[in-house]
Amino acid sequence: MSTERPSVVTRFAPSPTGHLHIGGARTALFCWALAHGAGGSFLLRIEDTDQARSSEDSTRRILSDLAWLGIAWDQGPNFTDEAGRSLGGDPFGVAPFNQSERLSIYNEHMDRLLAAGDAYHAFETPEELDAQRKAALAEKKQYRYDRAALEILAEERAARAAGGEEHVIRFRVPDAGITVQDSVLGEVNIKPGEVDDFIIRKRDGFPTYHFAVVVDDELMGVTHVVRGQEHLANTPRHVALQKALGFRTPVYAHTPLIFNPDGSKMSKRDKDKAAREACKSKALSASPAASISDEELTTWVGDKRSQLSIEQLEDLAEHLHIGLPEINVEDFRAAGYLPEVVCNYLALLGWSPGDDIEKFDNAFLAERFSLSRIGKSNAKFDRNKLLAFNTDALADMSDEDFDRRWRAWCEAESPEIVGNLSEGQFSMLARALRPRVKTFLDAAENAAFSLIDAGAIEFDEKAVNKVLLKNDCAGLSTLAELRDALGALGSFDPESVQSGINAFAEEREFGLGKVAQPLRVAVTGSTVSPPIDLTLAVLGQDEVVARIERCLAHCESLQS
RNA sequence: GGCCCCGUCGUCUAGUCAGGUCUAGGACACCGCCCUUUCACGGCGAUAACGCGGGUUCGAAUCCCGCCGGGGUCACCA
Repeated sequence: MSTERPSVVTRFAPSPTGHLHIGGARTALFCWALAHGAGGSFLLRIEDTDQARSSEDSTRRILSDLAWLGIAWDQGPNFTDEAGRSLGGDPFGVAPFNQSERLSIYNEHMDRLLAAGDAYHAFETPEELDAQRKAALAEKKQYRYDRAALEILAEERAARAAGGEEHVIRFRVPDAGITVQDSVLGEVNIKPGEVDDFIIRKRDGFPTYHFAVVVDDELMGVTHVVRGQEHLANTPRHVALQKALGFRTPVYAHTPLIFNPDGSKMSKRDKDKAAREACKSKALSASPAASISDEELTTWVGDKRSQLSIEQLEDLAEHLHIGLPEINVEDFRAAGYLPEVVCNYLALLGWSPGDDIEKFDNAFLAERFSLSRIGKSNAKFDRNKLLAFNTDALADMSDEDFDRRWRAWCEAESPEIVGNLSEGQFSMLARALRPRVKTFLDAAENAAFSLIDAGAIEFDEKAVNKVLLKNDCAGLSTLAELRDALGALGSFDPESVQSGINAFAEEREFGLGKVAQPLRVAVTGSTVSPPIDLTLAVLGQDEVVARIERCLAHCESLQS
């Protein structure tokens, strides 16, 4: 075990109370890039001091999402990613990385503060404090803890606490003003009296976030703290605590925030809203999803304040055939975005390398990243641009890579595709779809035509009319001839199909559209599909003939 | 409301620290044209911004002040 700590240590410290938010991912990415660009170390710490809300499942998901993004942590919980690479570990002997396992460490420093008179026991109940807060609000006064506990003699406070009386510990905030040096925002000055004596240890004996963060950052050798601007107001507290504890103050960098295009927060509520609107527009009377009762659905649709769980929303979305807005990293993963593209796009929100460079990978980011180039103003998340980047990345991929990665995605998200197609069919589909698809999910949706039985095709009546029935059923008779021509083909690979179609068109002096469109409608039900040669070749000769037969029969039944 | 932060095309941004080379550059979106067997891809082109008002200066997107606008935060959550 090396004792020499790196000169740059950054950390990402999520609380395992839910999913990895896309904004959190960007913070992690910046931390990672800063450390790696400087030859330092990136540390992952799990802030699970909220006993009620933390879960191991959440931790696991967060680790998995970070690994998927390619944001590898050098110190932290052990994890093996899908490629078999092992992440985490404790090369500098600073474990454990779960705050819930560090209670004795916190208490040791807590005691120092207590002994020095920089912290004190307080006995107000949450209800009492709440009442005080409300009273202050009613008088339009700013609420600050009134230090009532300090009226009690120090010995008595200690004795009551030692005697088992329920209490919290508060930090006695110095009366002086506090200056925060921020690498992004510059100097931020907080006047004396703005920060009140905040709680550093809760009734349950766990430290609050403020205390745990300060102790851990010191003990884990963290040199740079990069976090969202929502934490800016906390920083004076942390700086004051560091001073009282005799700790260094790390370099701070508060990044701008990420919002929806309309300026609202990107949150689970967006999913709620999208699903609720879909339900309303479909005027649902009964719940289509097993996880939601009819009553639950009715209440939820009618009351904007009520929320369903993410799992319920996803269940509902699946039945309604709608997409929910992506908020968490796993949403983007499920939606078929490439992790390197998500990172690239994220890096552009609030940071820029300059020189009109926009497309880059994480290695470039690490090399070029600097705190001074982080912007100050908040950004709006533009899915169009992300989508455009993803489309470009897919288009730049080799056929082999696309095939391999889309297959891996399908195995996780859309197993019926890999299950119902042969390897050869899948590869042909991949080749056909790659240039016209924006995400893996998009590809999966475009692959639908190849998965259903001939009997299950739903014909788009508009397409049938336009392509087959118009002009005295010209398209229909072409189709009948095509059935014979294609049925007679000796081999059915894309090249043979294409030359067969070309010959057919030439013979009749048709444009290719007059041939391809009737075929599209016949084999997919709609006018849209990949190039016709690949579309047909994926299906195979027998299936194509069967689908044409069925289409002819369908049209006949329409006419009689 | 108190405190704090921010303000360049619709959006992400370059340019601001060291004022002139900025008649403000790039990207995404939008619009138009071309390509085309559908849908896409692709190619070309166009529209589009320094929040407002005062200063300082020969000269301001860049410096100063005020205003307006947006955001964050005010938990025994993190």
